[in-house]
Order: sequence, then C-alpha cells, then structure tokens
Amino acid sequence: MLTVALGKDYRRQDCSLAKALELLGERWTLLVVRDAFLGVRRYRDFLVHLDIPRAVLAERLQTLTGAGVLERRRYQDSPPRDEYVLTARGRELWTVLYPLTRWGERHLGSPGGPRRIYAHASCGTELDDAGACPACGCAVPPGDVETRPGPGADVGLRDDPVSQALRRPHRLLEPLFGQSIAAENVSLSG
Amino acid sequence: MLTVALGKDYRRQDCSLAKALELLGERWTLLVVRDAFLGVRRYRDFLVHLDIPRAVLAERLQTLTGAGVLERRRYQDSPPRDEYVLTARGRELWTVLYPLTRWGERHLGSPGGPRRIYAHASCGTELDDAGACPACGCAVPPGDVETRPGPGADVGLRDDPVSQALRRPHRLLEPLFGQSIAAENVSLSG
DNA sequence: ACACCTCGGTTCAATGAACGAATCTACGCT
DNA sequence: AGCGTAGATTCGTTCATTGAACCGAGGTGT
Repeated sequence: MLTVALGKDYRRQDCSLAKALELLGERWTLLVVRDAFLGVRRYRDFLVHLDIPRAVLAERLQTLTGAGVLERRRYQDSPPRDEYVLTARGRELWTVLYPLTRWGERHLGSPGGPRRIYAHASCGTELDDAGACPACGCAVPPGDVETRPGPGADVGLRDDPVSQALRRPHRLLEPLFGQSIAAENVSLSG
Repeated sequence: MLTVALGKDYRRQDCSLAKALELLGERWTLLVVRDAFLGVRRYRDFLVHLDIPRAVLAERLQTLTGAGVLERRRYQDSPPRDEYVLTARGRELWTVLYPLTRWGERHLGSPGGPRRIYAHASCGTELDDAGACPACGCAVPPGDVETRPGPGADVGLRDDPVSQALRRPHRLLEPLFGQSIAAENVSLSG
C-alpha cells in the first residue's frame, strides 16, 4: 500500500529536543507525568483526575513505561494490581516540569495568586523560579519538595478523590493513597 | 447545536502546567520556539527548517504572537515583510527548553555524542545540565549562549539554508541571516 | 507591457488521532 | 448466582493535521 506512514514523529529533525517531544509532546503525556510527581500511581486515579479517555490513558502509560519514564510494578496479587511509578529517568523531568509550571503561573496565572505552592520540605521555604530553595541556596530534588494548594486554586472545580487528597500538603513522589505495600525504603529524592 | 465544543484545552485542570501546555503543548509549537532561539525569524525559514504544513505554521505563529511569546514586527517596507522574534516572556522559556533538550540528549541521544553544543559565549565552557556555566558558576541567559553542531549531528539529513547556516557557531537569539535592519541595540540577554 | 518569481499566506479533501460510551475480562464479595 | 471494582479494549463520531493547490501583493527580467 506504500503508506506514507508519517504523522506523529518529527523524524526529519536532527535535534534532541525533537526526540524528547516525540515521546513527551503528545497530548496528555506531560500531565500524566505531572500526576505521577503528585503521587498518583493507579490507572483509576489518573483516569478520574485527568478526565482523559481510557484508551488514551492506556496508550500513554504503555508508551511511558516502554520509554523507561514510568515503571509498572505489582503491588498486590490477590486481585492482581499494578501501579505506575516514576523511574530515575522520569524523576529527572522535574527540572523541565517545574520551570514550565512556574512560567504558566507567571504568565497565565489565576488572579488570586499561585494555584499550587512548592516548598523545601526540610525548611518550609517556597522554591524560586529555578526550583532552588532561597534559604538553603541549593537545588531541591522532587522528593524533598512539599506541595499544597495555593491561594489561586479553584476549589470546587474538581471533586474526585485525587483532587481531594491533593488538598492536604504532602511530598512529591509519595503515593497519595497508602496502597503500596513496601519498597518505599529506596530513596525517592533523586 | 449544543456543541460539546471541547477538544484542545485542558480546561478542567486547575493547574498552571496545564495552562502552559494548552498554549505550548500543541504539535510543532515548541519546535517553533526552539527555532526562534536559534535565530530563525521569517515564515519561510521556519517552513523549510521544520517541514511543517504551511497552515499549521501560520496558526502557531498567530497563537504564539497572540500569547505574547513572539512579537511580529516589520523589518522592511518595499515588499512589506515581517519577522517573528521572541519577547521577554518567550525568552524565559529557555529554562524549559534547555533542560528538556539535555534530557533528550541523555536518554534518546545519538550514538556519536551530543547533536548540538551549547557553551557560555564569554568563556567557551560548555553548559551543564541545568544551563549554568561550570567555570563561571552562574546561570547563563540565552543571549550569552553560543551554539554549534556537536559530534552526534547528522550531517546530510537536512540541506535547507537554515540548516546550513546552523553549521557555523553563533549566538542564540541573534538572527541567522542579516535581514534585520536595526533594533539589535536592545539587550537580548534576558 | 508581460511573464515569471518570491513571500506569506488561505482553502480543501483525505487521513489519522482523540473522544466518550459501551463492552469485556478477571477477580472478590455476599 | 448476582453484583461490584479495576483495568483495560472496541468502536462510531468528532476534530486536528497533512500536503497539495490556489491566491494576492510586490518585485524582477526582457
């Protein structure tokens, strides 16, 4: 059939940004990664928090897992259940997502102020635009970031269980719900 | 007709990242911004360098201009010609694009090494993953970055005039071709 | 004057991806 | 058996992207 077969890759671009965007630039993908940083791990929780079509979510989780951004792992057997967690490679995306979030906050922000606050967990200081702690003078890895809603948050826009859980302060990367049996002894601060 | 009218925004997301992605997350958009950092300014040059459909390019340039990321300005009158240049708001996206480019280089890179080198223009030192100069110990604004092809560049993949011009080292934000009459006395280092 | 070229678009039919509702499977509970 | 939940897959409709054709303004060549 000699299909032209193109469509979703930027393959005629000799550029690492284009390669990254082939993987991460599709609709919904970076919001899935954002939710993973916020502690979302289960299919159902991504689904209700993102309002994403089921087929699209399944495809994105598979792509991200195949690319080594997420890891799929079993957390219970009796009804077999898996969770999707960020790998080291996925956690490196914090240095992309955080500045982009801040850019959106500055230029497309809500009138009341930031929609969400990110602070250095060990000292409580809010992070600067670069993701560093002004008090400690160092870059803060996502596992050391505590997040909570800010004054610009639109209470009442969403009411799913994930949005409710996200109204309490908590650390990035830590599971929103206590569904994980263990494996939390490995360092998540990378 | 009661159209559901949805489709391209993430409007049910109370999140600044989602707002940023509504604007920047569409196909081609971030590659247009990348080209603007590389010094591309004219419709035709974006067109031949990106292999982007004309209608999509026109739409993206309009959207980015409307959002204040690019500014459209006349640079000659006789045949009226405009160029699209990054605004201060657009130049702030360097802190997003550079880390994402490095992430792609690390994890989706070409075998020969980096496809493109970014160095501190005043001292020649290559930037680190965060976009800072290891020698000077400071963050380097895009206007102070010199770029040139790296060992992983695929010579021969593209042969348009823009790709050819990009084979010589040059500073980010400076026009690739000398078409601009003036207005280069304003600081571009922000 | 006339043909022809470039630049910066717009229009349009075909394709492909996203959407959202319905369905399916595996498993547990009562 | 009947019901519920989690994690998908299937499928018809809608919507965006693609790529080729066309258009208009403004040179340039003869």
